[in-house]
Amino acid sequence: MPELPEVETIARTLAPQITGRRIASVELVHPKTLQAGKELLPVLQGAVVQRVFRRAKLLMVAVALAGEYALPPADKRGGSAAKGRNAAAVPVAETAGELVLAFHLKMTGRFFVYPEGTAPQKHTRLILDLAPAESAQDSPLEGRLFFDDMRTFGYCRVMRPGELMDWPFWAALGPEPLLTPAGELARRFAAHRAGIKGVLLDQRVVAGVGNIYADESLFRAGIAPTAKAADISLPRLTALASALQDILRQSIEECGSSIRDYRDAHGNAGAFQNNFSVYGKKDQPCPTCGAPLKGARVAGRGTVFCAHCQK
DNA sequence: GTGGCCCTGTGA
DNA sequence: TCACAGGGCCAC
Repeated sequence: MPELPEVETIARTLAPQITGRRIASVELVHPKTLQAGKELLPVLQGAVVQRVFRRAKLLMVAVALAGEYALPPADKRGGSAAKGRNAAAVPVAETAGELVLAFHLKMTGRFFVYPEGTAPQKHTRLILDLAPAESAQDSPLEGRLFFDDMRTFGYCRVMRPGELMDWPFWAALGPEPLLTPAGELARRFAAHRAGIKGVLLDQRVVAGVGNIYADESLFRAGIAPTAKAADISLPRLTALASALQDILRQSIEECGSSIRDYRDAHGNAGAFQNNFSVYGKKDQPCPTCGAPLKGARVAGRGTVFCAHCQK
């Protein structure tokens, strides 16, 4: 559920709470949550959070390792084959003393900083204990960053920068929609024969779009979700890309959309759900023509659209 | 291309 | 009790 605007909001609200702080210890409550990098957990202790940022729907935390720790040797294929692929969008330095944590929140992932000593809750999957960066190793803890995830679809990967570049999902990610001209996005859409909704959801075509913003941008552009991307004119695809950008920007301004579970790292809900035209509004009147909105399954996702306004 | 899978909580 | 929510991956 957290898509680009929601993860962006989480990154912005989490960054001031953890940047510059030291990771005193790591508690992996739910082993399956750690998808990669188990062997790196010991060296994570003592690392200092350098940056918190978003790429696609991933929440990224870059940390600098404490001086007295040496990185375990990387396996031999941990090279840099895919290096440079996303270099422009990836502010991750290739330094030996840095690690990156990549979190995918999927539908129900959340972050929250709790007071020192707070016990894991029912859905807590991973805990980072935080302390001031300057303090000695045994200084009192300041707080605990919880990664909670009811459905356990979310995950965390701990990686060296080179390993990040070699992670196939990362290496294949398409451009950030808000950093890419609409015309270029349109040309990328046009290169696919599949239905346009599936193309929008394909993270290799454009990164960060999920079900909500796919449906909303298709409605605003007047394009049917099942229309074959390659059959849609370039001006209409450009209008779709612009609509997507406008909606993403507006949603970020309103701190994302809160359906059920989503909260930012302060526990606050977003407000963009109040601006939905179609998502979650099956059978309700189309805001443009008043006809009942249709529900269908498109690209394996629940889809709502107006059969009259979207062609 | 589609459908199953992973998972749990909610609503009908 | 069961359909449904769904991102990414995998088999078909």
